[in-house]
Amino acid sequence: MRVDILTKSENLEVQKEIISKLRDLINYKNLEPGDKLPSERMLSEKFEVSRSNVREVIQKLEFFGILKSRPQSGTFIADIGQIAMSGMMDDILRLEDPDFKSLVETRILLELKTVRLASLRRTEEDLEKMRQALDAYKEKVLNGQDAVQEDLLFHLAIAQASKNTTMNTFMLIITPEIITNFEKYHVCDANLSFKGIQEHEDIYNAIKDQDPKKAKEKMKTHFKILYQYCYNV
Amino acid sequence: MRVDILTKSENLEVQKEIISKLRDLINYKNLEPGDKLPSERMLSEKFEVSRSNVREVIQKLEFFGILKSRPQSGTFIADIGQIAMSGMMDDILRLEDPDFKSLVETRILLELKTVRLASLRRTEEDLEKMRQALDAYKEKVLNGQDAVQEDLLFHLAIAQASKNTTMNTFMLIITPEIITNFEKYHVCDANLSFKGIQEHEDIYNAIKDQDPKKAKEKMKTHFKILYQYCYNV
DNA sequence: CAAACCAATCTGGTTAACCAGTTTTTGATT
DNA sequence: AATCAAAAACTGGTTAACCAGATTGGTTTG
Repeated sequence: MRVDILTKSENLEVQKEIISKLRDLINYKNLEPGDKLPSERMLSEKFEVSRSNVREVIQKLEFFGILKSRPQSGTFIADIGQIAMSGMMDDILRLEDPDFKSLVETRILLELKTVRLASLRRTEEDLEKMRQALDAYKEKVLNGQDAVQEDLLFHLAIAQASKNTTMNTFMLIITPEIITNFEKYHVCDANLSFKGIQEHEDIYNAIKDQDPKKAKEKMKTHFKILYQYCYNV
Repeated sequence: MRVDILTKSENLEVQKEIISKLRDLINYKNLEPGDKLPSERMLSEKFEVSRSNVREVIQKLEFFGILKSRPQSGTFIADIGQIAMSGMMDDILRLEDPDFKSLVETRILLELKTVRLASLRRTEEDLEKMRQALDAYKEKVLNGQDAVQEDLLFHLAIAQASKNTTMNTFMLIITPEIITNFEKYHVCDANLSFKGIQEHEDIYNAIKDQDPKKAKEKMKTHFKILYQYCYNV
């Protein structure tokens, strides 16, 4: 799975402009799945932008699975059909940067699932990794240090144990933004982390015992406090 | 949010190699958040790879929020801390391409949530868009045509109405792969689509009536058949 | 001695040239 | 007219040169 895409603010507007024009072109020419797009050079000339800009957009749409480019051959429309493509392009154009609330909402949803799956599918190796993350977390907290990072690593270990690569990827995508926001708003202060040790232990034990119901329950209580914190921001 | 990242099979190995070396370098030099990485040129020389390769990796890690590059200045370690960064790099190295089962599992999880949120937050404009997608779907099915794309567009409209940009993005990411797999395995045949019309109508009405419980329930029954199909592949 | 200035240097970003396959056209041959 | 080899044109990918802004260290100046 790819993960690219430029984030430069100015560039983003240019990209949207190109995506929009490209969508119109595809509709106008009635290009169908499998059809070849005009070459990058031609598009850059037609849209009056640099070839780099065109390449960025193509790579972005390739990430979203809309286009496929073949070396020394051309860029082709993926097998998802014209309607789906046009609709998806609209959605991509409409996409905004995620807000904190949206991130937390998604994280909670994902984690309540990964913890359940982890308790069903975890291997001994997974357990070992979670144990290490948990110990690192405990040590930091008991020394009165900030432990947001170790906290998240424990949760990432759970995601990995869930054996669902898609959810694992998504957790990785949202984690850094979660961390920065947490540190920014001081979501986790010392005594909260202290409380977190027991909660983490509970989650770990439930996964170890392969008790999905209990695991989910413990994760829920773990998030209850975080949830309140986040919505008080 | 960015979405890049190259997917070329050969390149991917090179990228992993560089990520691994970069992680070792950061650990060895004890680089902390905010610290500046060596320049791209220096890294490409040190790792004996092209500067393009280094740039690709940096962009990838930037997408995951681990690095931040400032024009005419340098690439810096994001404010997520060394431990989190090292751990995340390990996870990224371990990431595999998503399998179909993982995709479906994630899709169901996301949609059971977005449909609930949509029924709570939908505007009249959202309703209109879903209505259009639904009508396009109906028309295709009643003419005996394949309607996988229109199906997915309806679901994307729901994701958009959920007002959760993160989930919306994630739905967009997995949709194309879902479509190709569906068409590949012929998950949706004609009579299944026929049944789908009523299910879609039910979902639409529940969202219109702002009844989250019913909406989720209807989505669940909608997925029940798909679920069986997917696990029979 | 500190502050202000300035030029050399270094940075990521951008552009243009180049490369190695692919595709299409061409034209000689049968 | 059909065939097929060869070459010209075109493709996305890669590399190297270039750019403008940021940084840095030394020098000058008050």
